[in-house]
Amino acid sequence: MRYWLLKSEPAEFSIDDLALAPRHATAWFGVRNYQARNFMRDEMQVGDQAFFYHSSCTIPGIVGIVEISQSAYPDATQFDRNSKYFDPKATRARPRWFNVEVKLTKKTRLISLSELRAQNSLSKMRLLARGNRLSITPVTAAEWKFILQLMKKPEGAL
DNA sequence: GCCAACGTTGGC
DNA sequence: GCCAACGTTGGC
Repeated sequence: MRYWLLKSEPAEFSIDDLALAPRHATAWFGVRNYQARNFMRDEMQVGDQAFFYHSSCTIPGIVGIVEISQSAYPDATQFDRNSKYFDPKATRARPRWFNVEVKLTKKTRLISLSELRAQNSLSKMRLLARGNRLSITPVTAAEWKFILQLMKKPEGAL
């Protein structure tokens, strides 16, 4: 069982959108980065846990917990000419992009990026690494545990 | 809107 | 395979 962090722009798809989705589940489609794809295709397993992170918004940060509910299969939007995720180089025989499915476990209080950065225990977290832009990053068991504890504390002044 | 950092593309 | 040019991400 592994831990992850999944970024989404709330203007595109927010934690509330997930809460409103049928079965509180969705395909994590639209990932067009090879490293992130490889994490989904090669490493994610049903039952893995992930933080849901809001990016490119007023206060970026972790807003919930999800579980991987289905392992990777070809992302349908790569074949859809009307989708902004259409990839002319992808074919059904040789799909290029994959997605897992995630299911909402719970919404949490907002753990902002600045609050995460203020934690010495998280100084090595991949999300916080200089120049990191990956939309899917691994989270260590220690980091996961620490952030779960953080969530129990009241929302800080940061 | 700016811009640092990183990823991708394509000519050679 | 190199690398310049270009595109994207995402915090600020």
